[in-house]
Amino acid sequence: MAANQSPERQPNTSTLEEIRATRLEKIQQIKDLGLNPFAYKWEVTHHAAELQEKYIDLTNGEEVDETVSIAGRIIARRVFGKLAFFELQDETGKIQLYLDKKKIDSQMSDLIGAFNHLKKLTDTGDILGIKGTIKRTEKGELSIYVSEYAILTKSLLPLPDKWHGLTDTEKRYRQRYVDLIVNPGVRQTFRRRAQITAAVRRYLEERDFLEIETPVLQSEAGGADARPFITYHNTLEMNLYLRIATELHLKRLIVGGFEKVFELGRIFRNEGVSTRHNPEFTMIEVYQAYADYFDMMALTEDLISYVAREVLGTTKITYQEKEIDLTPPWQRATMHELVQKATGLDFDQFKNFAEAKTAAKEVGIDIPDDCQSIGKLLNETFEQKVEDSLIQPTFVLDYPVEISPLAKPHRSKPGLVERFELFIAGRETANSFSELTDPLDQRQRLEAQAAKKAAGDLEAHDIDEDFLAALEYGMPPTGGLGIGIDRLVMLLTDSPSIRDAIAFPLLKSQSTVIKSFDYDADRQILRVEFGNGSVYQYHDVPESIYKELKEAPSVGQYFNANIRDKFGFDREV
RNA sequence: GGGUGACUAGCUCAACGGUAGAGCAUCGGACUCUUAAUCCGCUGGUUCAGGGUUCGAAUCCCUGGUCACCCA
Repeated sequence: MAANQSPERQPNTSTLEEIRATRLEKIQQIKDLGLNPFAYKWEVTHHAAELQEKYIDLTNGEEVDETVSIAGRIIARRVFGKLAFFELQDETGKIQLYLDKKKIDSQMSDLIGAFNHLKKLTDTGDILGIKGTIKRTEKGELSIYVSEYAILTKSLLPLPDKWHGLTDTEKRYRQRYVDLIVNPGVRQTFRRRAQITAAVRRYLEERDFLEIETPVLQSEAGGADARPFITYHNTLEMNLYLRIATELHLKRLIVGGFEKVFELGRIFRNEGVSTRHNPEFTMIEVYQAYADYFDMMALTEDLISYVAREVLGTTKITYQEKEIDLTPPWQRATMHELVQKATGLDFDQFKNFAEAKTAAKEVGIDIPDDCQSIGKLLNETFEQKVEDSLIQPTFVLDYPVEISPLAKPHRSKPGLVERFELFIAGRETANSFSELTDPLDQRQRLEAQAAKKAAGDLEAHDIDEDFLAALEYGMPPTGGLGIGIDRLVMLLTDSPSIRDAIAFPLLKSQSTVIKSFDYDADRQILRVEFGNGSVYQYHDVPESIYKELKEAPSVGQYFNANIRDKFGFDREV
């Protein structure tokens, strides 16, 4: 006869589903005790870091009769029979809880078995409110000698391994909240990012710059060479672009009579993604009337070194194992000089493009098809041979006019404009010009851009007539400056990828499973329902495609290869 | 856009083409000074997806997905 399976046999509790079910059961038990597993409030009097600092001199075994109240997440549990140690993490840091059965049961006499409930009903990840006194344990760990606790929020999902943590980069970016819980350095990065933007604003406000917000939605993108995102306004029935720069609007404000303006905000460029590029990123643009690009150089080095001192307390930093000294003054060199030094080519000597091209090829420059002028070739040579080597902060001066449609012609060097870019750690970090104020010259240059757009250049844009009208009313001589805030944050937080400096970087959505599909043969509409609940209608789909989809061994794969991106569609749900 | 690599339990990682494993976490038990607690015990898998080769595939091949790095 069949004896029962071994009586010790225990149910499966290891899968994510079972862990969650166990915790849901604990939630019910907490409710059955008359407590709320998702509480409303906890009066916090202290934070972990503050207590660690205040009691740094407390000797082992010593207690202090100061009552404190704190709250935070349980990140480690070490439970004994009638004693337990928890580690609690709040925004500032960690502190140990010393949980003594006798003390808790006597102080919380309203809740019978308070200590045992704490032992049985809490998990790492739960958020706890704690009242107690201060005690440094005999082994030397500063602790809160707990007299009262409350489960403020019961966590349903397990935290990553307490020792190895979360290292999977994809998961770190996709579930940044988990990354923040278990990797304290990540919290530090974003705290520092906030300090950096605050310091930038403080610096400019102290010098009477006004931050004025300009539109994100624009009927024509402009102010930079970049592909824009396109969106649609339903009731106005018009396409709109997300801004690719704030330049043209901030200059309108200078025309209007403001002398010092800036905007620190989000810019959107419909371009690829890399360790240095995120499609939405943060840039500050600063405009100062009656100033030129030399004034902007002084402003740039003063601003960035100020921010470094405010945030890091020093201008000598380490980025990815490279020592970088941000102490002004910074090196200044023209693009010509740097290219000549690196390659031996003197671009002033070339009589025509063909000659320059031959010389550039000889030093190993790859020349792309759209590089058809001496100026562009100079820039190409600079990017290929010089850029990466500019580790210490370097102002690169005097760019070719072809690649700088909004900058004023150089006051003494024909063919060049008064423009600089700042390079730090081999990366373009700022860009600035003496702004072009001549409306006639500006019109010519924008017309050339519009012609490129008409010829199919997706990064070029139509003429912003209203901007030209503003210039015709007269803009004072103006220095303009743009600084990539994400790259500055990378530099000052020693982040190797822009994704480490952006809390929620853009990632591809993980492919969704196709739940079902059907086909309307008369209208040639293929209707697809996805696992996430959305429904799309694909137009003009031949019946043969539908039949092949039906018979394909893998529906998802056939869909990706032959339907997605191949047919127009509307979103139904 | 091109190349290289990764993808296995909640987390971190193993597994010659031959029975999918370990540590941590979970679950049960013991324990009043731990801090990667310890000890005893029970569990836990659509090996990214689909197809192919094979007696047999986590492993080999093809297609696709996502991520990382490099290049353009």
